[in-house]
Amino acid sequence: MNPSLNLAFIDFETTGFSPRKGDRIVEAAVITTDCNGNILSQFETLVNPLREVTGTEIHQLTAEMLGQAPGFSEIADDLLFHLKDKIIIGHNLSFDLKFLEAELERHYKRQFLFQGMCTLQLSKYLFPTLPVRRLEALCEFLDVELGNAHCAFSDCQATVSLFSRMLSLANGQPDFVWDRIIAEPCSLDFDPYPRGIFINRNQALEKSSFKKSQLRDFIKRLPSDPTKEVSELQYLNLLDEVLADRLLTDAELESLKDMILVEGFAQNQVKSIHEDYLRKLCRIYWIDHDLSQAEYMDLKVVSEMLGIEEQILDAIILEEEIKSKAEQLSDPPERGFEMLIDKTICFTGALNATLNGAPIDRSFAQKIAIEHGMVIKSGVSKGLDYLVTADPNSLSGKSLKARDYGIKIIAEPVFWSWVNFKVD
DNA sequence: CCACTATAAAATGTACCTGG
DNA sequence: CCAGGTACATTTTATAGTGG
Repeated sequence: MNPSLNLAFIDFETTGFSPRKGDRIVEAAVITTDCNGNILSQFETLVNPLREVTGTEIHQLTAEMLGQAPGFSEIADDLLFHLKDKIIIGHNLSFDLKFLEAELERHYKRQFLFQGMCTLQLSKYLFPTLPVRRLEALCEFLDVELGNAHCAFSDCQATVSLFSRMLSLANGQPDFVWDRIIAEPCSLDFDPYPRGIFINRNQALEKSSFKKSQLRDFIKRLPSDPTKEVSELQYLNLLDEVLADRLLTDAELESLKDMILVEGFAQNQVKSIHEDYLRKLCRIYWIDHDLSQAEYMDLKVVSEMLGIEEQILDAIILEEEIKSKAEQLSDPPERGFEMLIDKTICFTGALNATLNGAPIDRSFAQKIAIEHGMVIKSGVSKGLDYLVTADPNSLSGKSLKARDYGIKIIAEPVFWSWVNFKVD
């Protein structure tokens, strides 16, 4: 190999297999080295796909994490900056190039065509009889360490070592034909201008947990002595409204803080109102003397959003269980749903709920909504009353549009409780 | 779930042999 | 020549493995 050439190892995590079908990159990593394997630069970031996140079971990335990441447009130049004039290398490279080309075409509105060297291909020439040659297996075979499989940067690092191992093996094999795998370096007719806007997995997780702790930290700083008797009702209503989508935006957080300050709540007053709110929700869930998995998960979500400790949540659940058992003889109060009649509603994403172990499909949920007098809409338009999301952080087109229009977004468990329907 | 590669298996094609 | 059998060659189809 030409010793003056540098190498760029790439790996992407994506929402699926097919960029033509609309799948997009969710994580990118590039490591550049000289021809001796000395590392020149490392690059790693999450990428907001600006669409529904799928493949989470593979790459472990959620809409919550990706929602804070830059879009591909913001990292395109950085990516190209690292690739320019280098020989691109990847495992099953055609997959990554397909996505790279599709994303670049979408951003720069012109065609891109890359080539490079594929470590999967290389392994076929070096070890023709190897039955399994996916990245994991190859790493095992060549004794290369693979940190977090399906984390772009880890996979990329592994590919670097893998390539260097295979390179020395190929060099010790005098009849090896390089012509079959050698590739031209990546040529570009412009100079990419790196912007340096990245966020990796840990940063995304830290940012999420910081956001979640904001309300709790605010409460901690409140005065401990109440200045006056306060009316809780207004605040409870605001809580109900703000928590309906099970997502606390910065604006919503500010509106809660505002009311707390304006009303002059003390620390323990806010705490007790929050616990009251949780208790009321808990009571609703215990009406049928049973707390389903979905209901319990929802209580956990709400208590986390309100900054309520886990022990307190558990205590509230226990108290309400005892109360609900004590009222066993009286009929559960029939909750009215007049407020739902003639309201338009739309669903987005695959529902999480199951019924007797079987996943509930959207048409079933729609049927339930219709039985309660609601009107189903297939898409989001200006007049829509409610959008139900399985994932509050959803980046789906419908969710983005609804947020844009200021339409009320309702989390799935809230919908089930509205229609008084029990899921697992 | 897509697109591509490599190999395996099944189907079809060709050539030749056979007896009458 | 023909019907049927055998052996091997070529083509088509199926299956599996790779990337998220």
